[in-house]
Amino acid sequence: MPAAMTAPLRLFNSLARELETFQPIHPGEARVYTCGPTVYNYPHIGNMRAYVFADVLGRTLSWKGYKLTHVINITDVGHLTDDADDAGEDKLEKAAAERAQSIWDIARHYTEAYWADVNALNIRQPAHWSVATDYIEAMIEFAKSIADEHCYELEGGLYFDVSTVADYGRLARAVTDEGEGRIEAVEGKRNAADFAIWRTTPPGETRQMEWDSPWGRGAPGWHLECSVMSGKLLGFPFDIHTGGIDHREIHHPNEIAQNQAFCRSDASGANIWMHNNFLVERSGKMSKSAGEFLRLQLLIDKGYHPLAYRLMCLQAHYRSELEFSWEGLGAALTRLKRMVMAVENLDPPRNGEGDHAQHGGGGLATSAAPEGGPPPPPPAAAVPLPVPGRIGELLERFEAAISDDLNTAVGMTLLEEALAMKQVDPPTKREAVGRMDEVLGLGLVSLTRADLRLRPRGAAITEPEIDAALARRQAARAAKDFATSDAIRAELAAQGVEVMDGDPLGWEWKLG
RNA sequence: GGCCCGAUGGCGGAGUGGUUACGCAGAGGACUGCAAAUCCUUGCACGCCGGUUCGAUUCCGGCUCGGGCCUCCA
Repeated sequence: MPAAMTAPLRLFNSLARELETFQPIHPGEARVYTCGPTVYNYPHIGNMRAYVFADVLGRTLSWKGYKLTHVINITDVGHLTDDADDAGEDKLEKAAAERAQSIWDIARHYTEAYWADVNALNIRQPAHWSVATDYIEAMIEFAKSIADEHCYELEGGLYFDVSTVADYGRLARAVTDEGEGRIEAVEGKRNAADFAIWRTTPPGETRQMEWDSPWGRGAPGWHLECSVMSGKLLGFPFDIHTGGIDHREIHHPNEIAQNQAFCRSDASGANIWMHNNFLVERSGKMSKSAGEFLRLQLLIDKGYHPLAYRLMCLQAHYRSELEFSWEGLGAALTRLKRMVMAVENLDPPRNGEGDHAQHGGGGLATSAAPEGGPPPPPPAAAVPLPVPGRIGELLERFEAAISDDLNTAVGMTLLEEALAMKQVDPPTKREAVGRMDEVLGLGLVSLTRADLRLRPRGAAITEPEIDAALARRQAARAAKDFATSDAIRAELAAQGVEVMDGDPLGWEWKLG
């Protein structure tokens, strides 16, 4: 009767702004909805933090034995009209997707870019990627069902009257009316916070994406899709709704209002609303237009393994702002390398090594599931690990940390502590580390040190050249010709290659 | 203008009413021809002013500074 997995899962609910114990609505199950990306641009690494967070939440629920049903939406309904001249960025991004010919192609292009990042970051596949345009009919039905009691029509479309639901804006703790916002109000709105359920296409215009509806030809409002898809796929009420902290202020309050109207209930539609904080840089929030666009691919191009970014996220609490810097990313990569090496050393000599090390390109080795594939395997019921004394205790502390609102920062230190333990045999350590990594998702048991050596895009020297230089250097060293060997080392250093004699890898790229 | 959040060592970042994680960097040591890599050891902090308390980095108030949202945005 091993008493494992006993720590109750405590999560921070934005609704009450306090920690609460997770109580599944359906015994043994966990149903989670995550607000996904709008696919009209590449995601930047700040966007991806939200999915790393949602992934850790999902992994934790699975780890604790809940049957997880996770839905992440893909917002492909855009506001990209033919005459989009307000942003300017849109045109750039359209150009970036050079092959794209229609708005649908653009959406596909960026959806695939997003999925590539998801895979590179070891984010597990959700049960469903719900694509907004697949649910237009359902959105219209939803809107119809609430139109009479909660909506009114204006020239621009169908609007939701927030005064028709109880306690609007409680999630945001916002004042519902006025507030002398900086944006000019839509003519005729009953309350400043009223929002569009359906936006009709202005007369004379045509959009690439538009549908017929009882309120005219047009497109669904930006908040409608999440209510519709979450309710449809998970059923109201479901357990947890996640998203970036910015959603706490408007998108989610609006979603809640819709849910209230649809369910004819004051309840929000989800028991727990969770929000991850932003990744920031000195200049403030991540910006897609200013300077370097921090895409995951940029990190890879510079030679930083994407999982170093995942680790960087895990070092901080999801509710804290996290500062991005290249130095910080380098620190995370160093930490990851050391962890991976320590885990590798737990194994007996690897068999058939040699096909692990691959670099460059988008084909990063990861242990993520194939994209777009079938739902993830349902988590096995939590199996207590039969680990002896000290390390078993460590595992309990790990569970306690993760159960305390997903404290991955502490979780990682415990994993490292396990690795450093003396007098624990390697297989036991390996098992414990693997168990912890099921939650952290760093892929520690399958990653190799060589996987982490990514060729920076700017590097000129080829690997055969490096090998040749290294061979010459070895010969010189054997002949005690240290002047020559040091000269070769200096040449390599000048080309961004660092020689490491005492390391099985032999050399490493120097990242800047 | 309205609402909200934060301020921890060189950097990042946990956490706590009383002995202040951890990572990276730094320092010392082991190893090395020398370096690097790796391993071991280690120095360094709780924005300011009050209050509560036997005791506050931790609780309360004020201040200063920084940030977020109010418009699509993780």
